[in-house]
Amino acid sequence: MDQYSILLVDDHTLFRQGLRLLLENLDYIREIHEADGEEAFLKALHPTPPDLIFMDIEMPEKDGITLTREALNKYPDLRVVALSMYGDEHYYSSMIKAGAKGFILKNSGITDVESAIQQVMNGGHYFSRDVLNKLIRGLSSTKHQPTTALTERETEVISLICQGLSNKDIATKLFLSKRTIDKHRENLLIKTNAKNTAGLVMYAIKKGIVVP
Amino acid sequence: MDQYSILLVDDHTLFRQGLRLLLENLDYIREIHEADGEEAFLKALHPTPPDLIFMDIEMPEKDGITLTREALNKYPDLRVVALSMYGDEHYYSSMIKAGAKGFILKNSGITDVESAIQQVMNGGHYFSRDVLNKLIRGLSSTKHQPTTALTERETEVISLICQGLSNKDIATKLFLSKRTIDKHRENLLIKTNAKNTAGLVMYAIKKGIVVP
DNA sequence: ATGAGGATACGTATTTATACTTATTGAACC
DNA sequence: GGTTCAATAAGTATAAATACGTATCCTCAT
Repeated sequence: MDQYSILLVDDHTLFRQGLRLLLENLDYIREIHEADGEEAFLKALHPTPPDLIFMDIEMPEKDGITLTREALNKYPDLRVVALSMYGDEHYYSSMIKAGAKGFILKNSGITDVESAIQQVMNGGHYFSRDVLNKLIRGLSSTKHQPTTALTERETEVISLICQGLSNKDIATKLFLSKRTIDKHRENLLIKTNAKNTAGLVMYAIKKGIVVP
Repeated sequence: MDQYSILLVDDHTLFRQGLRLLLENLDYIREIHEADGEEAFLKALHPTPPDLIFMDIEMPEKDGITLTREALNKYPDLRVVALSMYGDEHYYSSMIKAGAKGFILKNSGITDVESAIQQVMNGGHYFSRDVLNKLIRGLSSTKHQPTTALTERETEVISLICQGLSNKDIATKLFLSKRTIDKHRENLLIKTNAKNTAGLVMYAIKKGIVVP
């Protein structure tokens, strides 16, 4: 069996050291490096990138999501597995979008860690059942209390805005006056608490009114 | 045990009838209604909404995602379980964001359907393992081939645009001239092939440069 | 050392968006 | 029958974004 080099990225020294001890007992781990933040992390990528990275999500200077995204931009073949604690649910989908190939909870057992290593090193993914369920909750909860206070027309207009149409375009498309669309847009800004077009688009995507 | 009323929304008559037969054998189902499209669906909601709705994702006139979203706007307490075929992976997250409480594959067995009914009727969620895994693939695949041809500065600027900052704001924040940001924005429009701010925001989200 | 490309910056002109205000119509609800 | 509210429309004014052109400085790679 191949032997892998692992990089642990976490600002908590104790946690890193504990995980290192656990990993050292596995015969398919060749070497283990550690990083406590962005600087050490970038350094650790340099001569030869590790085969697998365990990345904490919450870190003081720069969060694990941003680090992952930026690292994958430079080294698209990196394999990153996220380490999460209860309470990080909000970040699950962002972390996956950032390119994480796996996701384990910090209070998992070593068997979960082993499964993640095997799966991901074989080109697969590993997401613990807990994480998957929470991810779903996260996706579906993000929007369903304030069930879009938008009217049908407003929904239609914001959707067309997201498609890049100007007010004039929208007016033409809907056979309305441009001033009417101006008004709808104004009301949308107020209702969504957005500052400008960018805010409207972000809102529409968050609420699932449009799909990216 | 309570008895539930079910509504099947699917444009395929044969599938509806088959599922109806399967459901009729369950003693906790009181009545089963069918709808083959938007009109029938809206009618079926009216006097008394059903306890549970099975909703096809792909339908000719209006897709199941939009129907679900619109229906939940009017009746926030509806319970919708999505019916999906292989190939619908792309829509999974949209469907969940639209408010579906569960998700089963059309080639699941009746036991999956029963599990979904029990879970969802007890206020929970039901997502088959297959669906969960595909959802993850969907989330993580959306972005990682064309690793943003944007420069670092451009990435920074587009990110701030998404946060609702105007060019003047961005200039102040980055200690640059507003005209420089104007130029960056112009270059961004060209590179991303966007027409305006809305297009830039959509691009940034698609590419994972920012998270909704 | 020469060239390519990123980052910076300015000028000018036009188009869009944003802000604040007012008004009419029709449908839904008591 | 009166009220509420979505949808429609307009006036006026300012701010922001978009379009097109030009130019300098710096770094990196050939």
